[in-house]
Amino acid sequence: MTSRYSPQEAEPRWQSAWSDADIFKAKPGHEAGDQPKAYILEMFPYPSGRLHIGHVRNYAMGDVVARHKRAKGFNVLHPMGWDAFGMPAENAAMQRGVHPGTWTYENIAAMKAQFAKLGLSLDWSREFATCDPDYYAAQQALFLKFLEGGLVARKSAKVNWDPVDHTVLANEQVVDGKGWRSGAPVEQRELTQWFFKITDYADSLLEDLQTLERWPDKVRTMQANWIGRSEGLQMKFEFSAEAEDTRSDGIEIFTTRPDTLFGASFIALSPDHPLTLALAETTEGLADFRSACAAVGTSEEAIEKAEKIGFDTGLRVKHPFLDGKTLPVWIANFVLMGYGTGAIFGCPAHDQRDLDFARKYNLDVRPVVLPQGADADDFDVAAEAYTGPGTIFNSDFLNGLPIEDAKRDATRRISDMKLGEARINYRLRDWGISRQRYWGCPIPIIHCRTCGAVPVPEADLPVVLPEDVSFDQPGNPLDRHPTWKHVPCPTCGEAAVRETDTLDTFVDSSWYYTRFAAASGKDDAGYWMPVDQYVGGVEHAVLHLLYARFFTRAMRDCGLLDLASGEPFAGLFTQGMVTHETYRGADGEWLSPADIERQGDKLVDRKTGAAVAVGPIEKMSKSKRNTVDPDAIIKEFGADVARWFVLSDSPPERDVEWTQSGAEGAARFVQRIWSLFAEVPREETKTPTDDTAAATALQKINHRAVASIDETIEGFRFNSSVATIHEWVAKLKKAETGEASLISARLEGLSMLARCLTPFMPHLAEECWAALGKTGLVSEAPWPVVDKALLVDDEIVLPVQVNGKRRAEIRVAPDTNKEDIEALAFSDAAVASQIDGKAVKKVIVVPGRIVNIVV
RNA sequence: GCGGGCGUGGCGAAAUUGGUAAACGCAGCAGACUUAAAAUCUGCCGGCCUUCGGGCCUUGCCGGUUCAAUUCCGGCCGUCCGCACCA
Repeated sequence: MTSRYSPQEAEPRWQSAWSDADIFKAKPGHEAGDQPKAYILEMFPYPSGRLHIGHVRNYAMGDVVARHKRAKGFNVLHPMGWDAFGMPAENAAMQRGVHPGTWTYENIAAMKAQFAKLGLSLDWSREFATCDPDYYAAQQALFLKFLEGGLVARKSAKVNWDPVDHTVLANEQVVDGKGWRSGAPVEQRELTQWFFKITDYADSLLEDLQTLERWPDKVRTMQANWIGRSEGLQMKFEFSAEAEDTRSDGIEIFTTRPDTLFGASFIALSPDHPLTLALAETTEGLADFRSACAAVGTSEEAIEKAEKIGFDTGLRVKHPFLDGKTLPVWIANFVLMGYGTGAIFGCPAHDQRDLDFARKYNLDVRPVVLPQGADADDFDVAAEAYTGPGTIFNSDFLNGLPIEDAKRDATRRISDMKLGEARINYRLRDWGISRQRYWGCPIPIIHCRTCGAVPVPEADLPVVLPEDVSFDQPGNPLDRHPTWKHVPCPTCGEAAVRETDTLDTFVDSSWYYTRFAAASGKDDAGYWMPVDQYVGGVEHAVLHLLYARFFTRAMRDCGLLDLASGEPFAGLFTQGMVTHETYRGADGEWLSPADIERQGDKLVDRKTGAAVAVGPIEKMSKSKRNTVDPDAIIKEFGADVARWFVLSDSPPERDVEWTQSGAEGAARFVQRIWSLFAEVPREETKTPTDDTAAATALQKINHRAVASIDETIEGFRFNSSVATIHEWVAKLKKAETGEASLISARLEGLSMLARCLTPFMPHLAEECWAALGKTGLVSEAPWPVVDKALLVDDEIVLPVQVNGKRRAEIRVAPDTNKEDIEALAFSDAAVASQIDGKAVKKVIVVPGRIVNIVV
């Protein structure tokens, strides 16, 4: 009788064996010789205190790749650390009075214990948390290098201000115009902030997306859209004579449609445009208009519904091409200060927003683009602006030109007139990095009344966060700390104050991977970088992944990183989420899967016995209570089952639904695999009957399975690897009986199977390897070598189609020539009956693939 | 509104060179073993028709290219995601 495999007993045993032998430690570059390197990295977690099943999927995927690479002979770096600064620690401090640092390090300890149970091939010797003073000291040094390199700016900008929590919020922390924590309506405030000049790299960040062949298209597209390059004309409209006394000599606008300049009927300024602000001081009603604009929320819905409103300044500007023609200058709520110059020219006939505005305020609508086939005398624009292709008309020297040519000519004319020039505009903004928070990296700057913003001298780094802070009132504890911020100016020695803002936590995660790489020696970052395979959630498609690409460029250009391409991640994989059914009890409250029991074909509440309504399958969330706890899964089934299941059912980039029955199925499969190994034949029992055709067939099965698993792992198709292993196991199971049990072929198969299982179910694989009597750890064993000769068939099955429908199969040697294949196909009775004496028009023979007879 | 993805059995899916559609798993059905249950094993498992040989239909819908289309092209429908008054 075969014994059962006990993950609860075996898994901790193998985890200790790995840890005792310290086998997952990466070699420093100088020790690796000509061994190729592979840097495999998953996005490091925020130490919330609990792993969730989504983490398990993320790290299981990275582990498959890392273990596979290691077995393939690579020097693998697969590290782990903690993205440890951030608001939840401060919230915990406010709610429970525990220090953010204490809370964070306790969470790290708890999560690290959970990590240990997953059997991941991690090199923990390089572990750090971004809140370690060592780490943020290096980050402060980086900041100062960037400052020196001209990549940091201090400027005034509009930010989301939470008036209850007294802090700036990132855009993503503003939900429907309200602070996500306080629920208070967010205000737009003008504050002086620190910025990284990411826009300096806009072109390179956009261009080089094309070189990222192992990134998902989706992510590349999202970044391209985010950077938002648009080519156009930046030009000045000069004030007309009667407005000569105005404070500037004209209004700069940006347009992508210089071809429609003859259709211009007004100029519109943003409510926040400098000229608007200046006029507001003297113009009756303008201040009120500005508040009306500001009152419209920033939420999607509010913008969607917001009516276009305008304010006529009474000023007029000259049309650049039409002598004597002037255009009114309006202020319009739909013009954004943050894009272009904060001013536009309105061409109502060919822009819907301009048209809506013009209709409301009775401004001219002059069509200048004629659609193909339309009559110039008849063509007019009513409620809908025409934005399609066509030929320019009503436009003097541009008449008759296609749009693109007209853009070019109009731009050239404006340029000749010294009123402007072609210009590329980006949607990308500089990255505001100041946060009015305690639990972050202090910005190493001292503000002096006479010397201005002075960098903290290198010798005084790090600027360490003070421990004795209180969270009993809102606002930044650093700012109200009694002593911390008061320091002498490093330049003049006068009393000065520290910068009390800390860095956005996205800064911490923008360079951590270079820190893992450099842990084995200063020059090792150049050896390990770029990361060969990065794995994480698609929610970071823009922010984190764009910031990191900026950081490596900036570090390279400051001489801090040897990385010619500037690209941090050569390969990127974005995995799907883990979902689960949702359940509601009779009272409409959400129920956890743990509270549910199956009774017959009904689901009932375990406690009350009441019927349970099954809801849609959704992303696991605390609010819907449809989460499963990795610890509970591991306790019940083992880590191997958890890993196997999250990789098995769906393609890795898609969502996978966690089901109890699926997990049970995986657990069954573990036992089934174990039954293959529990009583293995020994080599010495090998019999002469072993060299049979059946044994060769089994050998082929083995080698093909390995080849397929290799291919699917490399293509990130782990669900297909899983299917292959299922089939392989079924065939090995069959080989246990008959044909003298095919002893040597079976043993070879089992040895190969154990090694192929390792990336997916490493504990079980070790147990199987030991059962085969092998010495050493399977985690250190080389990947099985595929004998290519065994991938070739002696005989292949060719489908025979008649008029594209399969009618028969023929068996031929793979190198059979076309004539013989054709003859064999025609000799088939089923084929003959389909042809039924009709004339054969054409015969297509694709050797090794198919035969198609057209009649 | 703009951009991108996806759509195949009851369900998750496979078919990564344009070449046998539905591999593999889950659920289900039938059977073996058992006093019984669990566990395990075997078989069936897209639809319609069948004289039991097989035949016809089927990858969201409509059309196209091709000897051949889940795969390529065009249009539409549905759905999910990202961005959004971006000039």
